[in-house]
Amino acid sequence: MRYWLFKSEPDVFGWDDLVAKGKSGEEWDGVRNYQARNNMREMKKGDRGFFYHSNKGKEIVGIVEVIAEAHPDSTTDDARWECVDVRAVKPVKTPVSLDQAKEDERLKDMALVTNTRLSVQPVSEAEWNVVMELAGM
DNA sequence: GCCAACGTTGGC
DNA sequence: GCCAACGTTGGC
Repeated sequence: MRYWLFKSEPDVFGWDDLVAKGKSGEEWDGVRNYQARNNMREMKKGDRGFFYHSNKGKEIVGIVEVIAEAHPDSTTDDARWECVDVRAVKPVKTPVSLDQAKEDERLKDMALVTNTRLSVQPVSEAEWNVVMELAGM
């Protein structure tokens, strides 16, 4: 199983919105970036990911699970773009902010810190464990 | 709301 | 195939 991180602006589609979708989850659509798309193509059903609020909050607020592997993005006719489906698993006990991630030596290579504009990123197992620890999980 | 960083597009 | 122009993301 691999780990990922999904960014979303809470004003557009936040953690609460995903929770409201329940077990059937939601398409992670609208990604128009090749790197992010390639990451989604590598996802397998059952992979876990962090849900990060960009712009407002700037913190990891929850844990999601990939429930459907890459398929065409229903929001465009452009065959280049694909997306996966995710569902909310549970909120973190304590949100982990971008500042915390920046300050933690163990997370200095995390894509969240080094590649701020990438909206779907891989998370290493070591990074996952550090964030989980910071989140009080 | 600004702007830096980055990705993409298109002219040459 | 280079690079200038442009668009978008996201931190501040």
